[in-house]
Amino acid sequence: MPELPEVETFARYFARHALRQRIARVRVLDARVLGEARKERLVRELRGKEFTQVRRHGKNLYAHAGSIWLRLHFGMTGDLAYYRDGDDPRFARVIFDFENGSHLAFEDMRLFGVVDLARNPEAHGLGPDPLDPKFRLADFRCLLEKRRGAIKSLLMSQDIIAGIGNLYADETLFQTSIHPKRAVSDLSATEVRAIFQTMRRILREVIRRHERNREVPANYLLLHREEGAQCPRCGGTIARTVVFGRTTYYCRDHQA
DNA sequence: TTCCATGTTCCGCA
DNA sequence: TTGCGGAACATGGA
Repeated sequence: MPELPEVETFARYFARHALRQRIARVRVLDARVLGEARKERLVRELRGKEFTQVRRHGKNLYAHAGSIWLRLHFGMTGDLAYYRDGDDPRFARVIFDFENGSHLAFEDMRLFGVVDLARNPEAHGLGPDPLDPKFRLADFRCLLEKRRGAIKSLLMSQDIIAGIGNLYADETLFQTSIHPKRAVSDLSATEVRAIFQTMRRILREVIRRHERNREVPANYLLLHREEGAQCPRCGGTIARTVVFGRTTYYCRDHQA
């Protein structure tokens, strides 16, 4: 689930449910998800405080409480659950109990996620967020300029651009008819613009769909990630390969 | 039983 | 210096 659009959806969910309630207790059920901040510090910094503000940068969610920011990274299988009654979720790793009796659980089956504290929400070491209004085509061109290697690798490099993962990198290249292994240096100015615009359109569209609880459009590659499947755009054949260490799907017939 | 999985990091090699 | 392949991490589902 968690690439940029999913984390944005988590951020809105967090903001909708968990702001301005006093944190009565912080329960760390599995300390393996903790980052730098140990359990004692996490509890000390957050107990008795309220979350007042939520932000997102790339795949990181930040929630302000007291004088610190809680940072959540959802790894491969992270999720949030806000609930009032009933049992804690099966894969809950950290749970915030609020004074009004409700709970917010950070769930993560595979434990690749991170719960940590940060002085500020300026994610260090990360590139710009593609949906940041200050991030323009000229900035994107600048990022590509001194780079070599495959375009898909670049899109997935969080230190270059933060938020695109395996699925949305594939989707962006699928919709711009560009082969994932094409060298960055080989792309035309028109193709670079197409990638920039298409990537942002896809991210916004998926966020919008998540909000309305709807599936992504049927002609997205996302729903056809299977070797030998029929391409929903040109009727060609979906192929599978590996780029940047990740399983990559693309249309053998219309991506060049 | 075997393979695969939306992420990140670290190591070795070119 | 840059980039890439591979492995590791942990666990469940097909």
